[in-house]
Formats: sequence, C-alpha cells, structure tokens
Amino acid sequence: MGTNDGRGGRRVGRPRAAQRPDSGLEPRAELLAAAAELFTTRGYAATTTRAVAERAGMRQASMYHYVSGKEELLADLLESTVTPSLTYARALLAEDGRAAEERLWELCRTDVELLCDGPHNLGGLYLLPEVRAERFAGFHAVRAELKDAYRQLIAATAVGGGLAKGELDLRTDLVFGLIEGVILVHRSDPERPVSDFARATADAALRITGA
Amino acid sequence: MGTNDGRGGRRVGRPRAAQRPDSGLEPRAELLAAAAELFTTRGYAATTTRAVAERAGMRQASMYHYVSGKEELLADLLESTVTPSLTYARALLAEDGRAAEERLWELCRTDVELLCDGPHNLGGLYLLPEVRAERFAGFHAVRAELKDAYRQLIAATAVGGGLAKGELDLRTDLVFGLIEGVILVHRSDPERPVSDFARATADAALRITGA
DNA sequence: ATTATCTATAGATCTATAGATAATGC
DNA sequence: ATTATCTATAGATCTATAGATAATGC
Repeated sequence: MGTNDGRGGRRVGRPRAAQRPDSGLEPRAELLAAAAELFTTRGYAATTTRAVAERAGMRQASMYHYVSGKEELLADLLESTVTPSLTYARALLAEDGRAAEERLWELCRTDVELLCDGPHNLGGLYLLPEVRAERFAGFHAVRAELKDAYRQLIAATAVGGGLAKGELDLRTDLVFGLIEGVILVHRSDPERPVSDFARATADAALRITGA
Repeated sequence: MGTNDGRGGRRVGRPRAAQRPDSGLEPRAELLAAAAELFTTRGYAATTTRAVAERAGMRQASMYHYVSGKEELLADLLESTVTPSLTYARALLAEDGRAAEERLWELCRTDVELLCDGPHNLGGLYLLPEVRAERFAGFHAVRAELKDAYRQLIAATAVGGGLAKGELDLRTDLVFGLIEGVILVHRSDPERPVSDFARATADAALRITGA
C-alpha cells in the first residue's frame, strides 16, 4: 500500500511541465482554488480555462482530466459556499431553548464571516450574473432554504410573531439583503477586520427586524 | 434646416439591413439600452459586440461608428446610473432647514427606486466584477462622493452627532451596504412593487443608524 | 459630397479532443 | 499496465478594420 498520491512523494503519471512548490492540495482542489480566485476577481466569463489550469499548476488540457469545464467548477464552488451556512442555520433552528433573537444574531454574524472570510472572497461568487442560469439550480435551492431559515427565526422573535405574512417576507428580504449586501461593502474595502464588522452587521439586522 | 434624423422621416446613409419598428431612440442610445439589458442579464464579458449591435438593430461593425467598443458602453452606463443619485444627494445636503433624518430617508428611498427601477435593472451593473477596473475610475469617484453624502447626513442626525469617526464610518457602510444589497433582493424577485419596497428599505436604513 | 450603414475578413483568441509521453505498479 | 500529464490542433468563435454601397444634401 501507499500510493503516496502527491504530497511530497513519488507520483504516478507524467510529471508536470512547470514544477512549482507543492500546494498540498489535490489537483481538483487546486483547480477549485484557482477558479475561486479568478472568478471572483475577473468574473466567470472573462476567466479562460487556460488561466484556471495554469494557476493550478497544470496545462490547459490537463484540466479536463478532473472536471468537465468551467461550469462544473462554478457549480461546485457555489454549493460549497452556501452549504455551511445552511448546516449552521438548521442547527440553530433546532435549538428550541435559546431565544430567537439570539439565534438570529448568531446566524447573521456567522454568515457575514463566511461570506467575507475564506481564501478569496468567495461571497463575490453570488454577484456573478451567470449564477442565475438554470445550471445552478442546486445552489438556488440551498440558498432558498437558507432564506427560509432566516424567515423562521424572524417569525419566532418577540416582534416577529405579530407580523402579517407580507410584512414578515419584507423584513426577511431586508435582513437577507443586508447580509448579502455586505459582500459589496467588503469588496470595496477588503482590509476591514471581518470579525467586528460581522458583529455590527448582526446588530444592524436585529434593528431592522424591530427587535 | 430639418435634417429629420431618424424618428419617422428620411434618413441620410445606407438603410439598415434588418428594418424594425422605429425605437424612437438615437442610434447611440439604442446601443446603450441594448448593452444595459445584456450586461445586466448575461454579464459584461459574456456579451459580444455582435449581440449588442444586433439588439440595437444594426450589424456588428456598425456599432463602431458610435462607440469605441464595449468598454465605452459600460463606462457610460455606470456614470449615468450613479450621477442622478449624486445630484439629488447634493440638493438634499443643501437643504439646511429640513431634519437630517428626513433627508436621509428621502435619499435612501430615492436611491432604491433608481437602482431597481429603470428599463433594465441598471443597478445590476454595480455587481459586475469588471467594474473594479481602473478604466471606471470616474464611476468610482462619483460613487465615493455619494457615499460621503450618506456619511454627512448620518452625522447630522440626532444620534449621529455623538458617534466617533470609526463608528460613523461603520454605520455609513452598513446603510450603504443595505441600499446596494437591495439590488440582489430585487434580482431574485423582480416582480415586487418597487415603491413600497423603497420606503421599507428607507425605514430599515434609519433603524440601522439608530434613529 | 457626405453620411450611415453594409459585407467581408484578418488576426487573435478559446474550448475540447486526439494522441504521445513519462512516470509508477506489478 | 495504468495513470497523469503533455503537445498539437481543429473548429468555433469574437473584435476591429478596410472598403463598398445606398441613402440624402446641395
């Protein structure tokens, strides 16, 4: 045993043309990381398969050994950014004991951190126009479920209980908009420390709901 | 006198190949409208010069008679979306008589309307990754001035007067983020009536500032 | 003569496949 | 023998220019 796939050892297959320090990532993960950076900074359509592959340390054609093309990379990245938020939201919904206000605050704070932190401003992917395409229905489904978690938590607050459906939807959209709008703020000032900003955004979200 | 350029009369120059009902717009305006729609829905890089020209009713090459290329179209569109906001913000800043809270509310409401209304969700242009490029410094300068107007109005509110500089900047960013985040909300639900939503967003913005 | 458009196209891409090659595995 | 990579390239674009053409203006 011990194929020793990469990471410091002998590797099966023809060696790469441009040898670079080992990133420690598997080839597919290298491609995803490269795509994340390029998609968020230059945009999806403006990023060529060559640019992604080369940044991942391989030649353009070699990319097709791991993925079917750019679309697959974007689909993967999108789901990987929103899934952790949803997992956390579900856990919070289950915690009946805690006050809804507190759980909503926690969800907002965590989401801002997830959107702004990470290796390459992954939240920026949400802004790509291409994301609306049918192809990314999986992402949209997860995002819709996340939004519903926000709605449920807002409805469970002291103030939220008395809201009509239309009013509840409106506040949900406003809070959700604030959280996602943070991506734009972060984009225009990436230096700001995320942790404090996340708390302040969560405070603002609660004020919006009227709590 | 009476060249009668377009709009229902005899026009100088070779006729267009594909004749369509007269849009009533000048050719350059037709190009801008076409670019606005395509850039916001498909993205900038994904939109070809052919797509823009053809939608404007002319052949690809004819576009170059009016603009130097796609970049010029985007630069023009960006400035045309943010300039009305700034003009209005300046007018509000000058109205010493009115309460800052009221003026801030008005600015927020108007900006949401400007961002969401209009022919083709022009606010969506803000989200394009390409917008960060050096080329669009003009847009960024105007946007920065608009943001400063928000800051001044927030500082002039009853609550805002007592804020430290860092705290003031933070609230400004949150309010600005809420307003621009509205673009994302509008994108995922374009049917919502804008007018009510704009008022609700302005209410939420005031709650964020603490007023 | 002037103008707005057209057609045609050179040059520069970019994607995805075909087939060769250089490692390890047995 | 298997695998991961490479090189080469066909086919499909897309941009921007050159030069022709079909109107009106005088």
